[in-house]
Amino acid sequence: MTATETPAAEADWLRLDQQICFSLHAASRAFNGLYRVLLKDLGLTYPQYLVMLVLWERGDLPVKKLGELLRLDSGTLSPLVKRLEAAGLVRRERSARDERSVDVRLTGQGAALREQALRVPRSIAAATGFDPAEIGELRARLDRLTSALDAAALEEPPAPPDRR
Amino acid sequence: MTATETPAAEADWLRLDQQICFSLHAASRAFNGLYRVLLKDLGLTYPQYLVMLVLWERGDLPVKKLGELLRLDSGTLSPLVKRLEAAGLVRRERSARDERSVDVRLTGQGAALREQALRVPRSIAAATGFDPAEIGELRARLDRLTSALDAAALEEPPAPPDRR
DNA sequence: CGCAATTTGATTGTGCACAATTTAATTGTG
DNA sequence: CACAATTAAATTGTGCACAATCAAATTGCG
Repeated sequence: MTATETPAAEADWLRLDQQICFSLHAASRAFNGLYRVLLKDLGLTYPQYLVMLVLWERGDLPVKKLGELLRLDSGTLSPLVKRLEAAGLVRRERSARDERSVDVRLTGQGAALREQALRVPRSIAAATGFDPAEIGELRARLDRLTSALDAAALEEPPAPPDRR
Repeated sequence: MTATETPAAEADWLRLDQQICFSLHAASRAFNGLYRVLLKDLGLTYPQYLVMLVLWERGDLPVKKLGELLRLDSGTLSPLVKRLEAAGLVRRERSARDERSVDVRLTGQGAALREQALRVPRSIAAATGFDPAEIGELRARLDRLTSALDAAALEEPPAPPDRR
């Protein structure tokens, strides 16, 4: 008892090459590396590119809304948006209606950058070597995975049931 | 020519919800969030956990080898391993044969932590809601994606086709 | 041997992720 | 109206990713 039991089967659980997380982490970094290359000409990092995508698609938005759409908090967005502002791509303006809110507005230069960005998704799609159907399927599976993981993260720490 | 052609179709290329990168980025962060919860008791971050996995599986290794297996460079590994050392889980020792090399060796405490870590992969697997076959399939697809992206990142930058 | 090239880590600097805290504006309630 | 609660950003602090640079040890070659 409390023996070192079933060494083979147990070890399998911890094998690096069997863990989905590692494949996913690696794929995420590989994407990041390719985006780094493709976005270099645009002067954007990958998260900055995501912010620009949202602004191009939906127009000017408050920081709060950007955070909801991209699932980023103010600790990440505040400095990121300031860098975009320093690059001349956006302006930050306090909302007139609600002084707590900061609207992020595309500048002419920021809006113009969209033209150059159009080639990026095509390059990415080509680089994956996946056809559109396969990409769609993978995306659906990943989204399902994300939902399941988010739900689990909320249920897992319920731990401290005794307070007061 | 050089027209702004087909506005609708073009916009689709930049739609956030169609980009595989966003799903993957989100899934990666969702994994990270769940690991953060599960590893809290072990006092490990997710990348630190990956390093421990490798050490548990393959025994003591030089930093160089750790970096190859996990695809992390010294800028990431040096401080990370120092934190593991500060936590008492590993020791860093200059190799006697090659003074340039630093061997990372598990301490008794580090080796003992493996017992507690065994439950982590099981919790993760359960949280995904995927059965083993589906996980394997997804993993294979992600690994293929990573290879394709890495290859593309190497080929992409020579780009400037019109120069001179 | 002697010195250039290579290899291994460490360091520095920038940027992102996220938790925790803080500040200011707004809203709700008595 | 006054004040507590809530909300939106910003700030602070820790840790990871990665590029670039540096230092020390090793290797290889003439």
